[in-house]
Amino acid sequence: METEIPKVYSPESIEPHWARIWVDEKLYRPVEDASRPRFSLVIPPPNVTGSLHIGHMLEHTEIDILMRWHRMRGDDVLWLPGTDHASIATQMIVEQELGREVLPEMEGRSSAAAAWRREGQRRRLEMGLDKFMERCWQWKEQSGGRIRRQMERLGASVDWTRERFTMDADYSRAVLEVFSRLYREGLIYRGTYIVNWCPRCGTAVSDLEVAHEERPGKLWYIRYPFEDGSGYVTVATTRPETMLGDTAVAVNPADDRYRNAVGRRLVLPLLKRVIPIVADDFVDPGFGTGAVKVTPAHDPNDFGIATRHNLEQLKILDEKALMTEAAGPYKGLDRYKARERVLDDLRAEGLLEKEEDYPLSVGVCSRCKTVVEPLLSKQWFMKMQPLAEPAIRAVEDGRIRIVPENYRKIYLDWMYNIHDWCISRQLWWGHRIPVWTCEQCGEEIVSADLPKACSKCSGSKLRPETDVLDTWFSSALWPFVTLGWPEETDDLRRYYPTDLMIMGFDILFFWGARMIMMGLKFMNDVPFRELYIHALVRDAERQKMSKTKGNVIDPLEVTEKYGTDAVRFALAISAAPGTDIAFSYDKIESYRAFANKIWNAGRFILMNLEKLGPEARKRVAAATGSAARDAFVPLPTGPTLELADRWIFSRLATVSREIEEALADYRFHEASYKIYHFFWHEFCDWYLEWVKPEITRPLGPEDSCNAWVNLLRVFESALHLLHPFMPFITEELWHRLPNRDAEVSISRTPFALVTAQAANPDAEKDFENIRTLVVAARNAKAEAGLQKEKVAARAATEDSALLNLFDVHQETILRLAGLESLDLISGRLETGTHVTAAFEFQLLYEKKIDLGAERSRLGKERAKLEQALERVKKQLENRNFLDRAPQDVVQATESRRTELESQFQKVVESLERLG
RNA sequence: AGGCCCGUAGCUCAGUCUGGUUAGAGCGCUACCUUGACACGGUAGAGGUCAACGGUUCGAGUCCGUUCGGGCCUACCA
Repeated sequence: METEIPKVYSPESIEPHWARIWVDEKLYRPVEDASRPRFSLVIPPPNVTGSLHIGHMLEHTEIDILMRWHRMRGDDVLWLPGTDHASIATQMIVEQELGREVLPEMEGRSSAAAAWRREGQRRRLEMGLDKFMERCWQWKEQSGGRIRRQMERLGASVDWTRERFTMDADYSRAVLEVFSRLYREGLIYRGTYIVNWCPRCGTAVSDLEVAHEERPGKLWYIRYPFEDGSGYVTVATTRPETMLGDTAVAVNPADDRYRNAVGRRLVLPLLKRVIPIVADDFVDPGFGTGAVKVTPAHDPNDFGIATRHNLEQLKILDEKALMTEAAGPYKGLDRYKARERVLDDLRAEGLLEKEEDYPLSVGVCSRCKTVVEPLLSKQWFMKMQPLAEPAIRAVEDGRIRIVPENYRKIYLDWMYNIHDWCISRQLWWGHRIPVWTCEQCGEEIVSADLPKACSKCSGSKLRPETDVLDTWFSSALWPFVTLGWPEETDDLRRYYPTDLMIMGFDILFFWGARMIMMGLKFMNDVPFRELYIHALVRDAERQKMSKTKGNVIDPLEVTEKYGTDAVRFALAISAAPGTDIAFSYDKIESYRAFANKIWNAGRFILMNLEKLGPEARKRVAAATGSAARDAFVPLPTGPTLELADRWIFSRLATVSREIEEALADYRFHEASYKIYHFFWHEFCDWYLEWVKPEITRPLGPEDSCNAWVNLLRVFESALHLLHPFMPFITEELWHRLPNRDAEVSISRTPFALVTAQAANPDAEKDFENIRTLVVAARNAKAEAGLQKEKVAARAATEDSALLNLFDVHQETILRLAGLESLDLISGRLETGTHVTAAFEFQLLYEKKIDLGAERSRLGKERAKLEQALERVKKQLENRNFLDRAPQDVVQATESRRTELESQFQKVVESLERLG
């Protein structure tokens, strides 16, 4: 053991060391022991788009706390790591990189990202599929490596031997297998429908990938003349340019205003196309004029109307959001330019009746913020209702528990109203849809493997599908494919269903819901038994963190500055379920201080242990034993110390239980607060101070070393409780304790070393009485301005047991309170400076007592007590309370009254004596 | 258009599910202390009509309703 332990804890010299060892020793592989309870979790795979952010760190901290806790309880724990190929997000980044290479001069400009991406898209097309994929793989290697290094540095106790990636060869094979099975069952189909199309990304996206933004807009009223020239119908629209694609006008069949209009024909302004008026229930007579222009190719509702009425679908916008041939003279115009021109022309023809301000919510691409275009397009879809039903039941009947509970309702609401899922993407990076079309007979061949010939006509010219799958299609399979599906592996048998999933709310539908559906579909069982939704980490101003705002926190940067343990602890103690976290450096600093406190407590103990000399040290080490063999109960140490030992072991028993209860319910903030408070304000502030004389004294050959044994066992127990929260510092200190040579890691030892048997209410009560006396004395000294001096004092009580307690521990009391002497008096004092329910306390000193100050303090206390007493009395006089409140509450209130009354009485008397 | 969350000390938040001591913590603030673990420390203290109003109850920060203020989500509202 080093003799020099630095005074200030420096995590940077310790954390990387242990991080390395934990990985090299493959410490966190599951034990694969069937006799043990199992606890498995697959990581929410981070996207290989860059590096981990502080939100990941929170997620990994929460998971790691639970994993380390379960492991220390002796469970067979699997935490499976891995990453997601993140099809669209990664492709965007790689394109951006390609652009950056040739346009370095844009660096730093606000428009850089968009310009790089445009250029990158051009370069992608130029280099072709194979070269581009190569670039993506390069990027994936870089980013994946970075993520792995970050996780190692954060101490995530994952099993790296089971690391997976959603585009690993066997994973991809499984994805295609799932596709073909769903296709064969008719749950995947191809069709031409309205989809959300992002003109900038050049692909369809799902409903979930569209963000809604409230923007000021206008409602334009346009006149559509009747074909026979007998007037017109006015329609209201927010998108006048789409009128070029109108193939009807619809009204509600019950709308009297248009009763006679239905079936008649209108002339579409500008293009002069003749279109019918149809009646459809969808139309709300109360909105606008009650007449709706119908643009089947560019609006999902209109598409529905068109299907019902067999209307023509006219595509007037193309995939770049430019007007098509069908738009006649407007061909080639951008959609917004076209809007202006259409409005101008309508005005010129006198057909624009009026315009009104109208706020509207526009859908934008969640990736690039471009306004998405509802577009008629041939895409692949997944039928969701049949898959959703079992997934709804699994949550309703409790096979999956969602925490916090309000997310359960949100999940169910979404699932009840689920729509089919557009799963094809016009991208390159991702899983190719396993479909081939025979160029000879047009047959569609779906197969997980590359087909050699057409299954119908044996033709060999097969054209492969070029679309890839939505990235969430493969993520949905994560819990079972990572464990080996479709093979029936041991891992799959043993670790599926997983026990827990932890994720942010933002991906509950994207990922959570779809995993549940796919798990039930392909494994016939839920993918996880519990789903915990964690909080969002915001910046100090509660803003969402984003690159564009420049308020993102890099986990590596803060951990390097403050230490991983401090950041982990700050996150954990802020993580109240259902509440977002405001990230602040102040907070992290205060938990760095906590790490330093732990370090110095350890330093103090180890330093004094060192001072004992080799012989005594050996004796202490042998007697301390190890948690694996010995029950951790307080050993006898003689009357003055025994109380402290019995008290701290009792507290340890309670705190262990409370931490476990909190963790079982994902109350990370509560669990971390309990151990924080215990370590600092009980173990350090009171226990260590109490036993200090004993352990700073040389230990003779004949002396009992029980005090040392108790101290080491308490300290060790505390390190165990702390370990899931602060793995590095606890590992380091634990290894410096005696008898640790043969053991690899604290993470492989039991969590709670002190069991419930150590609970000792009597010791806790005695300790509280002494603490109260010490605090009263310190308080009195501070008030008298005598902090520096040793002062004589006296205490009085009628309780002889208490008097005896104070007497036995007199030495400790004098030392902790800074008193010179303490006279113990049976009975009452003529004036009691400090009055508690149990005793009176008074300083004896030369200086004149400041009667005014004393009177005012006692007066304040009297008022406080009076108020409390008043309330209690009123309650006890209330018949209803006595009749209706539970007996134990009534009893507690009664004894409280007695206590308050006696205290009040004493304060009053003291005041009277003061005159 | 529906739904959810938040409003508690100067600041950041626990506590509300499961109603019952004199409502807690961290930071900040005040006073004192460099006492051989720790000044990233110690000791003592100041600071809150728990957003407002109404209701239920013997009893409300906690349950119910309404209002105000802030945030978020879902949605095929022309």
